[in-house]
Amino acid sequence: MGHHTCCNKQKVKRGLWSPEEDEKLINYISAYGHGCWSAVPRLAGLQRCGKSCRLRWINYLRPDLKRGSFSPPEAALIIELHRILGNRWAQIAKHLPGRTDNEVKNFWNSSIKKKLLQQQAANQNLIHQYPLKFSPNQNYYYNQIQIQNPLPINPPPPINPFQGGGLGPIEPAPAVHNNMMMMMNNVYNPNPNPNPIQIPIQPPVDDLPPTWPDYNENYFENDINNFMFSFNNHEKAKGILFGAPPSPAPTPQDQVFGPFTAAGEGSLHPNHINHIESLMGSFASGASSSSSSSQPGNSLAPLPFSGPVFLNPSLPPNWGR
DNA sequence: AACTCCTCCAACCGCACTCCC
DNA sequence: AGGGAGTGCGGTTGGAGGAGT
Repeated sequence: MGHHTCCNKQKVKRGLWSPEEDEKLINYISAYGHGCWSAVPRLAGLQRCGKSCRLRWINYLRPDLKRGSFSPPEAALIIELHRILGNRWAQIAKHLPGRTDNEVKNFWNSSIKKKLLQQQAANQNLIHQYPLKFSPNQNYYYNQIQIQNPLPINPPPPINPFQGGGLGPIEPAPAVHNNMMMMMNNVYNPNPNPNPIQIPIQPPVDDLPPTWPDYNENYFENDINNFMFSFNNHEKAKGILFGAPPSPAPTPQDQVFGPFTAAGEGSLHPNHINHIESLMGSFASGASSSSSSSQPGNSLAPLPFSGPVFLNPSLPPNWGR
């Protein structure tokens, strides 16, 4: 097990960093920048290799790091980005300001992965308990969605739809589904398609998904990878949807969509919000600022079981309005 | 109190890539 | 072209500390 070349040239300290070492590194980089990392330890008076200094700075000492537990919205974003990007932690972390790839990776491995496995097992039970009532034709919605712009290999600059009380770079659009598609275009394609994807507003009568009062009776058995999520629902629901894989062609099992609401465009169905909260609550941790006390009022019957519920993908365009 | 087990996360390791000579 | 240095990234490890017995 050889060490990195830069570490062989001198006796280097290993293991945890002491506060004194941290201070030296901070002082040096604050004054001079890091420049060539291999030179940093010598110039900063540290018995470390440059690689270790770089890691310590990037993962721990950088002033713009956001410390503390991941919030539920961050967890949701990580889940969705991981669905799209896989274990490309650095790419995922770019969408989470103040978070590092290491942090995201650790969070995934220590928290999310475990919960997903538990939920997959739970969902397997749901399939038997609550079989879907939808006709095959209700896949109609999926079939109408075409992803015209392939996802770029490297996603464009970081976005954070959860910050700032707005939708960041995402342009508002007049129609719910157009919003979703524009979002997908804008988030994943550096050159948004000037002709947005056409999505029919009125499907054939026979294909109409259930109206939302029926929602309690229809449970979506799919796993979390197909989870349509939204957040900031206490203040004002802002639906979030991210893209589906462009290839192979989306199927009902890998295409995800649902209602998109933004400020002024209506609100989410209370059960929808409850379900999202239920799932995200499982990621809530001490530092989370999310409040679970301000449930939106609703008079619908409670769900017949506890725990996360996944949204039915065949919900109508105006679902929740 | 003492011990074991488990979880979390900071840090390390090796590989791949880019840049420069 | 090719080799070395520097950097970035993902997988893995090891230890601190909490939970359980």
